[in-house]
Amino acid sequence: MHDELSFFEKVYAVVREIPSGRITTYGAIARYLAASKSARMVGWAMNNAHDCKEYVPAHRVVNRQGLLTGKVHFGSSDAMQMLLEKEGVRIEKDRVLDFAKLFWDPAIELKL
DNA sequence: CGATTGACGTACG
DNA sequence: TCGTACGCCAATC
Repeated sequence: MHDELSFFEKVYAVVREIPSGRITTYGAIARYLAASKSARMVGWAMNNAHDCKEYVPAHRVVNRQGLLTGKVHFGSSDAMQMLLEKEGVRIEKDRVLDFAKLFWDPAIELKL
């Protein structure tokens, strides 16, 4: 057993803290967890997120360019975009508009 | 058990 | 601006 939350579980915890209509990046989460070198692991965590018992709003996590790179993992190609647009996030060509404006950095918003 | 892959990001030319 | 190379590390082949 792990005394502390595993890396994946930490990622899930952060992602769940993302407010509706806001977004963040894999790198930002990785950096917040002091694992900036493992941004890829955040992606893997999201892939594993389906295993997670609780819901993980993975659609609010995009890459550094604001691209919905993970949309293909939502079953439908437009599912991720639809979820975001439903929260008021404008998207064009799989890219989040006002990305910098909607960016939710855990290192700042969630800093302790 | 070694090689490949991947929902990333930075560095370099 | 664009393409290529590399690091990172778990999971998969």
